[in-house]
Amino acid sequence: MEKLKIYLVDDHALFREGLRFLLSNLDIVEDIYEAENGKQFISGLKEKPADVALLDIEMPEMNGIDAAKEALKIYPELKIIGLSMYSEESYYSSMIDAGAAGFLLKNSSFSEVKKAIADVFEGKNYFSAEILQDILTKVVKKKPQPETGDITGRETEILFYICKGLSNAEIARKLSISKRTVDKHRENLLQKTQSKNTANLVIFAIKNKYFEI
Amino acid sequence: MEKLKIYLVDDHALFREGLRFLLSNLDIVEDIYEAENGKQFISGLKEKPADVALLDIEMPEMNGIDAAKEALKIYPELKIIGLSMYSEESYYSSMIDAGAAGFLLKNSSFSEVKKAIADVFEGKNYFSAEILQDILTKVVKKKPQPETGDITGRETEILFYICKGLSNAEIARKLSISKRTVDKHRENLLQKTQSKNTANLVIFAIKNKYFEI
DNA sequence: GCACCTGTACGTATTAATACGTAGAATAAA
DNA sequence: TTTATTCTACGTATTAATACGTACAGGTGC
Repeated sequence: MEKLKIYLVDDHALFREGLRFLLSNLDIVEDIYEAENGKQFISGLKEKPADVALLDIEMPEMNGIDAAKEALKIYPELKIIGLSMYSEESYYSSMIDAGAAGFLLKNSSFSEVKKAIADVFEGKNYFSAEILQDILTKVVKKKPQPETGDITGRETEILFYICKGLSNAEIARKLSISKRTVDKHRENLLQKTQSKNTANLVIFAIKNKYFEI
Repeated sequence: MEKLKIYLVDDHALFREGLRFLLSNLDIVEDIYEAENGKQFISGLKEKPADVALLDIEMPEMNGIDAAKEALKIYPELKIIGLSMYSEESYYSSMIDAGAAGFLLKNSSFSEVKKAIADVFEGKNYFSAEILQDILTKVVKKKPQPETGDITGRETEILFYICKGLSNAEIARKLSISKRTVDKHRENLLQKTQSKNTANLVIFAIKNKYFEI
């Protein structure tokens, strides 16, 4: 297995020290660098390119989220693991948005940290169980599957093209039917979905899975 | 701990037998019922109300997804765990939509089955690791965070109301500005987002998080 | 001070969408 | 077979959106 260069970014020296000690005993680790905030980390990367970075969220100067974005802009190959005390949705989701490959809580066991580092280095994602549970609950809960109001097959088709941004005339051409017919279908759709206009209709379509973003 | 009544629904008798044997040795299990397809399961529930049901997806007569929907309509308290050979997205996502509390692959270990049953009975969700990984990848991948094209504060505001379905005139009234001004903002938005019409604009807004569904 | 951006505002013209209608043919359901 | 639904098509009128302009006040940064 290839050896790893790891960057530890946290404003608590003691935390870095502890983690450095634990990691340094592993034979897959080649080198460990440290920074105490995002700014230091970004500038340090030039001299010390790393494979994996453990990034705390709460830090002075530049927080972990901005640091992750910044770092990935310059080093897209870098694998970032977010760290935080709590499984706050706003934290880890921002970190995911920023491009992090994993997320750990600070109360994780060291074996979990090892696994996370190994996983993200292989290109996989690693998220601690609490966060997985959290994400999952949201994914599962987010499916109310509202009533369709009996939208017919043809209407579904029309609705799809409306969402794609085609005008009625374009849809008519595409389906080889009259524009007036499309007008009518659209009118019926507005009525059935209780929409006032195209914007409402698009939102309805997405909510009810007639259209995938 | 309360004792459990479990329903096994699978068209392979051998599979049911095996699982029945393993489960019957547990002291948390009170009773085990069987059905070989969705129809049998639904009608059987009247006589044999269960706490947890293990439902295969691929079955003759009535598949697991329809059976889950049907069963939960009549017995909302029932906890359903989907079963399938493969971690097919269309399978487990339909099962989640149908209201299943968990999902297992058929190559799961028995300890995983036990954990899944215990978890869903407690009201939690349980999904096997492959499926979690799958879901996660989708959640993570789905965040390209495309370029905004420098949308100003006012434009953001206008965009929001457009997504809500307000007409330009309504937006103008709401913001106490001229309709013409709103027209202009909308025009600029179309240009900046390279949208052709309202539908495109709404899709853009959602993709780029200017509007939450 | 000057350049630049943003938000504001207005004019004009064309195209698209919305809102009322009606109605026949094909198809599915009863 | 009768009934209901869906898809199709057309007419007319009004409102909304799109596309081209121009222009100026207020704030920011150089």
